[in-house]
Amino acid sequence: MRHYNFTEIEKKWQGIWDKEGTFEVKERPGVDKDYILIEFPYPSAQGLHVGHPRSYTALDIVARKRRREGKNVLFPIGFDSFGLPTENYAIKTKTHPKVVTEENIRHFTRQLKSIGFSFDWSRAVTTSDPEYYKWTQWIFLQLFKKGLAYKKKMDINFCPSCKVGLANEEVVGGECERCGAPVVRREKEQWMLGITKYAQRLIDDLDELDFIERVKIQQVNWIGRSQGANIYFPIQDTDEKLEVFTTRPDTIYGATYMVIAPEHPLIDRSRDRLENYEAISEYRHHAKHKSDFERTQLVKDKTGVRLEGIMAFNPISEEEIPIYISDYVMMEYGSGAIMAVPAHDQRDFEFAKAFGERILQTVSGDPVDEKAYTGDGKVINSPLIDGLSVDEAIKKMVQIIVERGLGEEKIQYKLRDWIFSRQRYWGEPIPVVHCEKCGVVPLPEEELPLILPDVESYETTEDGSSPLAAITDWVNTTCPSCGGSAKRETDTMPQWAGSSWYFLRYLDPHNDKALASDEAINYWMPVDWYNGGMEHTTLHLLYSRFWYKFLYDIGVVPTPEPYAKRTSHGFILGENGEKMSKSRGNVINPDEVVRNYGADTLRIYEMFIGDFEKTVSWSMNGVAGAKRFLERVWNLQSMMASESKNYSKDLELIIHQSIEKVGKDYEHLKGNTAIAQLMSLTNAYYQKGSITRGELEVLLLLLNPVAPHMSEEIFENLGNREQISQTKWPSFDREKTLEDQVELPVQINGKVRFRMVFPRGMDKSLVENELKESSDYKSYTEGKTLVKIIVVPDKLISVVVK
RNA sequence: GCCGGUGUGCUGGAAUCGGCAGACAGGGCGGACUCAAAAUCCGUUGCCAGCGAUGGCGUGUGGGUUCAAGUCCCACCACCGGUACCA
Repeated sequence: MRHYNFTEIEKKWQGIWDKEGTFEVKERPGVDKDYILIEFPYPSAQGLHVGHPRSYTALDIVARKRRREGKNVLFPIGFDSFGLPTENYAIKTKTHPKVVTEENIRHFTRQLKSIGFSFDWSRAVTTSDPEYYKWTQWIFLQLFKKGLAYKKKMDINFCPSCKVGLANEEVVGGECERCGAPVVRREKEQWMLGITKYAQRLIDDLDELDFIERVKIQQVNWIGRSQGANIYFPIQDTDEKLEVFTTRPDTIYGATYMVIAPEHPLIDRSRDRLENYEAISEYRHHAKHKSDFERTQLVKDKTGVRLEGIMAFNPISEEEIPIYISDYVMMEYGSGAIMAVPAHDQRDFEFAKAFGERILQTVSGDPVDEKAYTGDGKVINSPLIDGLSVDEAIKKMVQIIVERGLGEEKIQYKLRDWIFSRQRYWGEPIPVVHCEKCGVVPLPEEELPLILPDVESYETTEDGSSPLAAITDWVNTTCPSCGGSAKRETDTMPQWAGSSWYFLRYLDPHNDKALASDEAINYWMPVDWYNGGMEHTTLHLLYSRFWYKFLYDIGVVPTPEPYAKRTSHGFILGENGEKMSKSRGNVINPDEVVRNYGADTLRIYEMFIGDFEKTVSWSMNGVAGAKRFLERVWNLQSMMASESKNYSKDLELIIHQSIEKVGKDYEHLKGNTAIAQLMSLTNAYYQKGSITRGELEVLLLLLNPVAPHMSEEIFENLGNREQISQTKWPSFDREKTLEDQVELPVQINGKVRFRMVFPRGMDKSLVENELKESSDYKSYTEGKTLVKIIVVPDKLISVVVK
């Protein structure tokens, strides 16, 4: 027998799978489909991280197993290739992002293929390919037509030194990540997508889905639904009203002042009447230059300015109350104004203390001298609702407010609309033009894709616009509507755009008539199982559910939800327990592991490393252990002493148990315990010293999804014509997974004192009788009073004595 | 702060429903093979006491429920992730 030459074996089988198209699939009406999806990688210049193969292997195992169970399995791969890191890398190395991307994809493809995943490579998609982004642009146009894509003026992070708009993650401690200059907020017209219109459905439809609980919880909390009321507070001596949202209308008598966000439009509207406009503008100016970071550092120190010269009117207590601006009130949430109830809201309390405002308790409970009282109690100091509980008072007050025309019931979400434009080059151009006469005009669908033009430089222009703005002959165009002169939109889409629908393109990747054919969509959707990182829970996962629901509404897809099931994997850290990074010098390159130990070893180790959902540290010793296991399996070939297809009596139990456990564990992404079981089975074979062909083959059949190259090779060495990938997944006999005799521990007063052997399934009373006869029992209970005996069938016996 | 999660030998980690804690690995120690080493194979390995049989202790801490708790309940501590004054 030759030694285990993994390099040769792996190259051979990868060649066979490639040549034979082993894992390529078509729709097969009438055959059960299974769509298994992993998050496609971002092809970074660093290449594959050892974290990628962890989740890819786990789902590859499921795919390989389910194919052998007769399912028509789609397990695709692609590349999420637009995005900021590539653009920045391109700027640094002065290479076109397209070239960088192509190189990276080649690199990733080679790496992924070297690990032997059973992807259907014929369906690979690349989001930066015009054939692909044609349909990303098409979806945008549909959103635009339905009013879900709109323009809005808003503040962005801007680096005055680099003259570039920055993503939140590029702002570190209030400074620009690249040059260290302080970041400012700058107003910019941005494209927005109306995801908030879908907020309620995005919560409600989670009920039906098989998502791991913490994903559901995080999405629900992120969307952040709260129920309350909008109430209008008149401004004295004007027709103006200040709208506030509150979840606690019961406390309205305690609303002793109001606060509006620094950006609130009331300020400009009331300019003439404000006696301290200068102080107010200064505060506004200051707030504008504060980064998000600074705002969050000053949680305790409430700042603000009172609007001198105008007063609001509390429509229920009928008192005149002052108005302040303060940056603890956010323009993006609710109406950008609050009624402040210092007695029952901690932030309002802190502000009232700082500005000497009146604190009126309206719910009985702890006194409100030191802090706000937020608990339950009876309503006090509130003539219309005194004596009610908080819940009753909320209902009653809402009723009063509605009856008197002072406001309405309101449901408010934390979720904000999706800021969809980027002043960047490496993204999908937004397919609209700006016409002086017609306004914003969408491109006709026949003109898609709107190709991203080449530019000289990828740097943002002077005023912070996208590099596209500098290409005047591209920007200047004609209006599709009136034929007059018009300018193209120069913003591009965010990286999230392409990844919001890629799973649909896999179904029919070369279709130029539609994003995918109806036949393909109807056959394959929804995705049966989607695995990805927890970090994508509130952005990518939510965004793609939103797009899919939209496509459902316009009749493109047949189901309201894209993913039937969602699971999530943990990170892999370096050997020292820290995040892998070049600067820490703890990066493990999967290529080296494949070269030195083989792909099968890498796959085994990635699965054996620990609980799939948890964060784990890499260990080179662990890799060596995985290799040792595979060597032991390889060497079993010389231990095969019989051509019999049968299992010997003494191995029957562990073999049937292994078939049961390994299959179940693979399905639950518990590769670690599945492999532990296969190790135990291998150890049992070594104990025995010689095995039959049937025994060796069943191990290979079970091992195949994790170590496909080696298992196929040995299977072929045994003279089999067919490949394991064409065999049926083995079945087990339930009766044979159970032992005939069971050893029961006997606890006396909670401590295991001795053990007794009984036939499996023996009647409780017979067990009890036999127990009482035993000498061990007698010696432990002598001179004591028996209280009770508990027999848990085939598990244990518990005796209580006094 | 809030939300979510985690805490088990020297290390990574096992332990369907509340039923023998430590499976399976790594590392250590001992042995076989070898001139020797590596590799391989076999044995051993939670901690404390004891030559031993054995006994005691033991799943972050403190309490509780139970015949029985890593698992359930209450209070707390530490760490990790998400989020940022959400009215």
